Amino acid sequence: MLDLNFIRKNPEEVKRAVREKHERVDVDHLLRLDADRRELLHQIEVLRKQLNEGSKRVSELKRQKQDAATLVEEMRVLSDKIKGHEKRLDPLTPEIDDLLLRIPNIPAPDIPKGEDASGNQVVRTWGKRREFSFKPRPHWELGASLGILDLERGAKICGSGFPLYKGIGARLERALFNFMLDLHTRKHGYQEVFPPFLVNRASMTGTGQLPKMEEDMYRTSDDLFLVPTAEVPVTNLHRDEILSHKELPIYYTAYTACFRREAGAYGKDTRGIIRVHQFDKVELVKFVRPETSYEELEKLVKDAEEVLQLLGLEYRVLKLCTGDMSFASSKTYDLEAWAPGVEKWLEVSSCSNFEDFQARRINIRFREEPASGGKVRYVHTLNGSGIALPRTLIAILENYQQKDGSVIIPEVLRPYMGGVEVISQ
RNA sequence: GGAGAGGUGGCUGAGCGGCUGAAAGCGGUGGGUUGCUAACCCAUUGAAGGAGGUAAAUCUCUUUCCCCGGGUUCGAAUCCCGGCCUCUCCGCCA
Repeated sequence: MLDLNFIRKNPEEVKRAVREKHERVDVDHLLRLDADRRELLHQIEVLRKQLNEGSKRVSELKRQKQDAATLVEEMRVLSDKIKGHEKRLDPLTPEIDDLLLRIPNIPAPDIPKGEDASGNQVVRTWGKRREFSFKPRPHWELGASLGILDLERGAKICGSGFPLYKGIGARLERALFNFMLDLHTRKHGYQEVFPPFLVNRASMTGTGQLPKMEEDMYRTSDDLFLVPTAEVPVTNLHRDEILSHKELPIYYTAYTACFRREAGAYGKDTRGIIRVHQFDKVELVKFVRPETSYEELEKLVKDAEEVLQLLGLEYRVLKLCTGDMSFASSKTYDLEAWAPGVEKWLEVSSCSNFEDFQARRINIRFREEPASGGKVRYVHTLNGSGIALPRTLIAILENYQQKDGSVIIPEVLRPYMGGVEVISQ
């Protein structure tokens, strides 16, 4: 969330962000409630001061064995008065908090204006388009004929959108996330964590999935949520903590399965495994000093890009425009891999700097060096996919397919595949 | 799931309903001492909000916070109720 103080001072900027991100929050209403609340709070504080002083005098009188009955009676009246004020204050705070939670983060200055995905900017591309002497087939055909992807049986045991990988396909899935975790931990300096796949409501609110996206989440009868991304458990690792400046920056990487209902997304990319309800993903999460967060974002993107480079997959990097960015982000890059079978760019990673938007919700701060005053400040949080599997798997199958329907395994994955070089029937 | 114990500052850990935002120790920071290191000595060291003040900061005043939420009381870390979490034992179990 944004700093209420910032909203007071920059209401127009906040309203613009609300518009640009297609949100609906009444900022003026929020400011009115806030003014009311502060006025009431002030009155209560004045009264409470009187009460505290009075109570102290009662205590003194009693110690001197003097009669305090009149004063006690006075204090009782005062106490009731405070309670009356508090009754009026009570409903205000939750309402303000709720509004605050619904105000999106403000896009960074260099973010292109735009209504939707068409306004995104291509920042760079990597790799070259493969030439095929035949018409490349889509992954669902390859997967079925190779016996590595069984969507029918996945649907039987759970429902559509829950893919079943079999045999060498299952191994390929496992090889992919192991390869990615190794790369990020060994080469890029991330610490591996393996978090719970279920999280509570506070965690979901902390990273910004709630209250806005509740319909898209799977929820259990215990009011727990299946993680839509490892970002949620991993970012919440340090909730309500004050970190030492010595600990920063902190880099984590985590594999989790991810669960998304994608309510309202029906009819889009329904074939194959482009859009599914359960998928695997390796996530990168950073906690950094505010001054370094944009630099750290560039590094994070590079770390994700390297996965695609090592896999030999053609991709492009997009800078998202205001209308296509997520609620909590101030700057986002997407990575899209080319899939020749479906003839589409597929989003395999989304890397964002949230500045202190999440840190404020989750209350993650750090203490400055004594030389800088030892002040407590919010950290900046970042995360990005490093990277998401099903679409990467699609890109591999479709890019590395051969005329006879077999698929060559990218070299970097072979050590994870027991040396298998090609998947064939 | 059953029985018991407990949740206090960065950590360990005291705390009679008022003199406790909190003893003591550790840690951190500043300084001193010392061939170096270690040790020792002194001082200092929680957070959030509001009002005032300032060019800005230092600063002053004030409210709140001892897991969370209610309640009793003039007054709650301390008493009562509910919840959450942790630990120990028993049961069950991959």
